[in-house]
Amino acid sequence: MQRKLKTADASESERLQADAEALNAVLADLVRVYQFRDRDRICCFDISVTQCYALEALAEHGPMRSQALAAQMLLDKSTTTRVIDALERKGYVERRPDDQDARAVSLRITRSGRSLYDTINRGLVAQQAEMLAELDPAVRASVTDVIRRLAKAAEARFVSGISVGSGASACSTSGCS
Amino acid sequence: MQRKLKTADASESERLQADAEALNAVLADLVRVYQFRDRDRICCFDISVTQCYALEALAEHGPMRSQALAAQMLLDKSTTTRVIDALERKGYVERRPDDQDARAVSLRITRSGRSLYDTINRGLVAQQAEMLAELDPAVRASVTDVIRRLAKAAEARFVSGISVGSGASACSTSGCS
DNA sequence: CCCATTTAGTTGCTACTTGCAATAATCGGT
DNA sequence: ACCGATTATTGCAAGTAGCAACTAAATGGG
Repeated sequence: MQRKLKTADASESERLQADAEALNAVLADLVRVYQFRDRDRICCFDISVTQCYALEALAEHGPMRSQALAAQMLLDKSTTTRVIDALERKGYVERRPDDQDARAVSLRITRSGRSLYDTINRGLVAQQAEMLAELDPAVRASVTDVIRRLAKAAEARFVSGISVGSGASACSTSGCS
Repeated sequence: MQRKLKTADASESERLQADAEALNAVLADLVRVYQFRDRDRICCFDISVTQCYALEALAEHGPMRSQALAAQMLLDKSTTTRVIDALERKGYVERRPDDQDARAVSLRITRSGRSLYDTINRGLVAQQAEMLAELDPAVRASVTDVIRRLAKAAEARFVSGISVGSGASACSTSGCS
């Protein structure tokens, strides 16, 4: 780690490598902890994390078809069907026949669903606000931006791999060294 | 969102709220995508994501007992046992009797396990380096730091809730509104 | 020194989540 | 009107996780 630097270039390259290692470790932690945090917060209500993601997608992007929701959530269409089944049973989402296409269903969040989503989201946002409050405003602004870029980059890299072929087990199709 | 600001204070508070919402949305995305990215990259090898986390913990923190590993991974001890079972079967981890306590096992990563972990990690780090390369060096430094703080804050909040009581379904014990 | 209690890890069982394959209904072009 | 493609659902199987019950070992009080 603490090697003597020969040239400015080598130093730069080494620093990048070190930064990447640090970022990777920290991100792994963050992702793991957030999975648990989400599960912990969401399980207090009567839906699972995946169901909450679906609710979020429908709340933020408006009504969509099952297929679009599956793509949004990076899930198989069959899994999506079942997620919707659960949400419909609980009255948070409704299926209605699509106007254009009789095969398709139009999924939309119900009033009750939106209310639940808002409640859950308020709690999560409040937590973030608490943490952000301690940060320098200038840093705050860039954080969101950078994280967005990380997410976008990772998504682009990931989605390009699966494209049409549903799930994620299609390892060969993804850019997996 | 775009409300007129009355005072500097109100503006500040509103901005915090907006930042928190943005951060929350972006983080949710990031976490979701990274889950898939990890699964996608790791599944190319013969271990699952959870198994890889266990390998990471043993690689980074050295030998530990099953109990400590469970705490580290926020998993139930029974789940941890099975994760180790799988890794031991594949030759990436070995159980040996603990010197101090005959009930306990000392888990340590094998040479082959470390080699696998290094391979997987190299790929992930390379991906991060690619993304970091595009960023301003000053921003780069703060990103890791901020993400670390977010992870720590979330972890502190989360862990305080479960403390001794194993899993995460103990909703009442966690600070869950 | 012995027994009750606690602790470390394992196993049985169950529930949930997810993906793949097969299926039914429908669309669209020829 | 027919045939291939597309939309969603269902059957099935595998993986993952937690709780509870259990075994073995340590610890503490009498």
